[in-house]
Amino acid sequence: MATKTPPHGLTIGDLAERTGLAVSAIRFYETHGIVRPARNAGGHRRYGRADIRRLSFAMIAQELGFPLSEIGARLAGLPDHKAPSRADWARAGTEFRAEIDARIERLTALRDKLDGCIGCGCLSLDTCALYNPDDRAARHGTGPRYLMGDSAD
Amino acid sequence: MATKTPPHGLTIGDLAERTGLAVSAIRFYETHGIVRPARNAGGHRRYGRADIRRLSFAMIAQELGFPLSEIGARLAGLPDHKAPSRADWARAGTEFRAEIDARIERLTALRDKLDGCIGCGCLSLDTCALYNPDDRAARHGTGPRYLMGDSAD
DNA sequence: GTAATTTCTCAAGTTAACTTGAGATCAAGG
DNA sequence: CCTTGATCTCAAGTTAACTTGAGAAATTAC
Repeated sequence: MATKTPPHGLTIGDLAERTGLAVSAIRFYETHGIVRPARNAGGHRRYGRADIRRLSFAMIAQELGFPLSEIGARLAGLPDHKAPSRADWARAGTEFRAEIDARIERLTALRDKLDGCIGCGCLSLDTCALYNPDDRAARHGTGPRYLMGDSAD
Repeated sequence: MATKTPPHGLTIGDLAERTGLAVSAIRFYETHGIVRPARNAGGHRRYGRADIRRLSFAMIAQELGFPLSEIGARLAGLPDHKAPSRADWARAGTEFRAEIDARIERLTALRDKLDGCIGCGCLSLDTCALYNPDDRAARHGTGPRYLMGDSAD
């Protein structure tokens, strides 16, 4: 029973193998507070089982478009060293469900509009309702978007 | 009917106002071939009505996660100076519809899995089917992902 | 007990999508 | 004609999310 949960925890390599993430990525995630491993005598990171969950959670959240900073903030609410309770995870998951629902709705609406637009062949801001200003609030993409809806001057 | 389509075309400022994009962004999009304006005697860009559509198209495509390079490539198939035919736009739109459908499916599947996982409170790669390897192929996000599924060595 | 791995830290590079700034020129109004 | 205001070009900065590289110390393997 020594192999089930190594008494000294998992190495970063172990974690990388189990999650599919690159070692460098895991270290990077640490800078965002997504994991917060202990250190052994030699200064090497030691992870617990709960960290696998944290990383899985982060990966899913990422695919949903959440920035790492926000993911880290959410995970910050969970207990650090002790494994978070079932209820903790459930709550986080429920919030995600809401996000997913919202996205599905947005996409469905977009699809319906697009259907109409394919019929008329317009696809223009002037003549088409496809791209209304309200939808634009949904900040996606990478770079700076300072001027998009930030300054009204 | 002289005001309907200015004989000399729209300025970049006009276009910015009509699309909501920043002037700098429109210039940037040009480097990706999304618009390809003519120049007047003084070297200033002059756009046609079709360019508004091109930009609208690009904005929508962006929200769907397409990189500008691909958007530019797709738009490259459309006639440059002449307004593209209704059929041209319809074809492009149809491809988008497929993408949207695929996304909705992906999200729906994710939601269903998440529902199950909230119940069990696991959210772990080991014990949970939520995050299966096939789904990971869906490259999202910005930075380099060289090692994620690129090199099998 | 030495060689081969793995890990450590820290700095710097990379991609995407833009923005900001500088210095110069064009265009339009009075 | 002269003064704003819009544009032009080109270089450099920015954010997000990582990767790559260098040099050094810790672990593991034989």
